[in-house]
Formats: sequence, structure tokens, C-alpha cells
Amino acid sequence: MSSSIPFHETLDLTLCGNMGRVHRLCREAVTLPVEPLGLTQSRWTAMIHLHHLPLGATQQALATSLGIEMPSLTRTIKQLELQNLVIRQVDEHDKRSKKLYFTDEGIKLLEHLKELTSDIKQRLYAGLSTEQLDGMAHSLVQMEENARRCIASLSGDK
Amino acid sequence: MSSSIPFHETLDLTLCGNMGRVHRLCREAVTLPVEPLGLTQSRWTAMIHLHHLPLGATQQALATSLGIEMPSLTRTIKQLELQNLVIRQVDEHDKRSKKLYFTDEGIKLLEHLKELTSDIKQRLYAGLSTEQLDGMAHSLVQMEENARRCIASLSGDK
DNA sequence: ATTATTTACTTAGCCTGCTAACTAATGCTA
DNA sequence: TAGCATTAGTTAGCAGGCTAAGTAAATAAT
Repeated sequence: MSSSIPFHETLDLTLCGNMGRVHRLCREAVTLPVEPLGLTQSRWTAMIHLHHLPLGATQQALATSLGIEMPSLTRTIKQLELQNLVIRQVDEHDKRSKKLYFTDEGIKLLEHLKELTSDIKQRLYAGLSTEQLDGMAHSLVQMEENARRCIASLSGDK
Repeated sequence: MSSSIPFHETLDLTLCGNMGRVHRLCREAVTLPVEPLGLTQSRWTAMIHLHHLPLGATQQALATSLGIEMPSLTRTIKQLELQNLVIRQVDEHDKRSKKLYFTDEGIKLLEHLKELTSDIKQRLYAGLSTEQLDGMAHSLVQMEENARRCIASLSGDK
């Protein structure tokens, strides 16, 4: 049925590298049809995540949703603001933070984006059962926990 | 038993983003203990892959093994050569290509590297069964194929 | 045999992650 | 209330993927 060679014993850390490569390939597959809209990978990803957050989400909330650090997001948001797709608005209740909103133009573009990505999404997941995808998602969560524990025990604190 | 919400329907393309994040975290977990040796992520990865290739592998062969493009590797090899860990040697039978060899210093460092990584490797895979890891590896292969097909059909040719 | 195409490698420069170090606002503590 | 620690956001600059474009060698085609 499945391979007779236990993968993780022979191929060491290549699973990690493979994840990186598949990630790059998948995001390129989406970016190709999307870049005529003027969006790069980090920009369309931010658009989609922001769309899934409650209205007026802060940059911190969006960074957490994206799983990236604030400085990485700052650059992307600045670009989206220059393109007039989102606006930043200081929160009156906490003047440190800035709330994010789509512009009308941003909302319009988001619609195009959703159409374009739903296509590709299905093709990327072709040949994979729900069980396989759920299993993979679950394994990823486990590995993320493991990695964070490693990092915490190795770096600084304790 | 497993989650009742089918992952891939609710969370769209986040699986792709999760792969990227887990990849970054895993490689940081390895890099932390390894960087005192003077190695960055791309450098230790290249060292390990080169070690698994037959002696005198070309840069092209190593790039393929790593799953990256030649220009990305050129930079890394140049650094490893500056650190006196590997040497590049023009192939007399095909003067376009360069064969790669570890220096004595490189071989010594490789040993340290293997000790350090075997530790972390086990911790990164903790709580995951052989079946889960094999399943994940298999799903990654499928997604890579899917992505490459998407990219091929979307870009240039046809 | 000469010319055109392919291949291995390099260089230059973009994109997007990151950390470190800063500002300003908030919140905690003495 | 004054002072300290935390938090949101920014800036600067590094790391390591990428493509595009160039060189030199090898191979194919005419």
C-alpha cells in the first residue's frame, strides 16, 4: 500500500525543506494569475486574511492571523495603502494601534481575488482526500508546537 | 475521532501559509544550536545535502537536491568557500561545471553538525507517528505536483 | 565547419521573511 | 503622582528565496 521505507528515518530534515519548497510553489501558483491585479504574494495574502477578520482589525491582529512579525506586515500594509486598497486609522480608544479598513477599491479588488483563487485552490488540493488534508493540518500544528518548544528551550530565557 | 470541521473548506489557502511558517520555525530550531559553528540556515542545509550526494557533485546537482535555483545556491557556496568548508573545482571533462568537495575543516564541522541536528530532529518529530510523517510526505509530493502543473499551465508556454 | 541552441555558472537586483533598536501611548507600581 | 514596564507601530538592515540577463563551454543543426 504505502511506501515500505519509513520516510523520516532516511530523509532526515528534508521534510522541512520540502515544506518550504511546496509553500513557495503553491504561492507562486496563486500569484501568477493574481499579479495582473497589481498584487504580490504578501499583498494578496494580507488582503485575504484581513477579509476574514472582524472589521477594523489592528495590524497586530492581522500579523498574528498571517503568522508573521509586525515589521514584515508594516511594509506590506504601506504598499496596500499606497495602492489605495486599504486605509490605516488610529484607534481613538488606544492611540498606539491602527485599525485597518478596505477602501471601496479594495473591496472591489477582493472580489476578483476570491474568484481567481477559488479556481487554483481546487487544483492545488486535487487528488488529496479530506482525511489527508486534515491529517496534514494536524501534523503541521504538532510540528509547530514542537518547533516552538525547541526554540523556547534553546534561546534566551529559561 | 478527528475534527468534525473539514479543514480545507473553511480555511482556504491558510494550509499553504502554515507550511511556510512551520518551515521557518523548524529551520530556526535547527539553526539556533548550529549558528555558533558559523553556519546559517542555507549553509547548514547545503552542507547536509552535499554530504548525501556522491563525491564531487556539481552545483547543479546540489541545487536540485536542495530544491532551489542556481543563483540561490551560488551565493551560499561562495560563503562556504570563504569559510574554507568546501572547494569548487572545475570539471576537466566539462569545463562549464564545477565539482564540490569538503575541505578537511568542512568534514570536521559536518560531524559536529550531524550530532547537533539528530537531537533536534527527534524533538521536531515528537508525537508524530511514522504513518503521519509518511502521509505528510506523500501529501507534499502530491501538492508539489499539483502546483507545478498549475504553474506550467498558467505561465509562458502551452 | 560554421552557426545556433542548450547548459553550468555568475551577477544584479527584487520580494518578503527576520531581528534590533526606536517612538509613543498605555498600564502598573511604589 | 512619578516612574517603570509593556505594547503597537515604525525604521533600518540582514538572509535567502527568486527572475532576468550575461559568459563560456558543450552540443546540435545546417
